[in-house]
Amino acid sequence: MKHPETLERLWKVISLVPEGSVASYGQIADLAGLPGRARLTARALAKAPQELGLPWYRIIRSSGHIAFPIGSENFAEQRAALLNEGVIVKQNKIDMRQFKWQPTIETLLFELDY
DNA sequence: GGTGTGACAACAA
DNA sequence: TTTGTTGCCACAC
Repeated sequence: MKHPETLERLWKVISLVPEGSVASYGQIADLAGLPGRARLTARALAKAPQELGLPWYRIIRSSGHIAFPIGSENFAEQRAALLNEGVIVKQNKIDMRQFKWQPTIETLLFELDY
């Protein structure tokens, strides 16, 4: 990471994803001002301190699929967490048209200080 | 410094 | 729709 600030920026954006919706790795990167850096979002999640209490399970692939391998412990946990707040997971996939986070202009302006 | 590996994504076929 | 390719770059060897 060039600036350690980058990680915190990603964490900040992730923290804004509201209950009942999801966001893709690339979307988080974009909102953090890091287009094309989806993989960095993945790293940021893996390194995020537990204490931050980030909604890590609301971050999925742009395809609507959960990134963890089907059958893994993490996959099961993420799927359960999503179902628990009303996000429908059908055939191991989520309908992005229905559940993708659409931040309001207010959120963009006041929560993400550009 | 070279190489392979990711909680990824856009695009072509 | 699925699969392959390419772009991305931090990190571990």
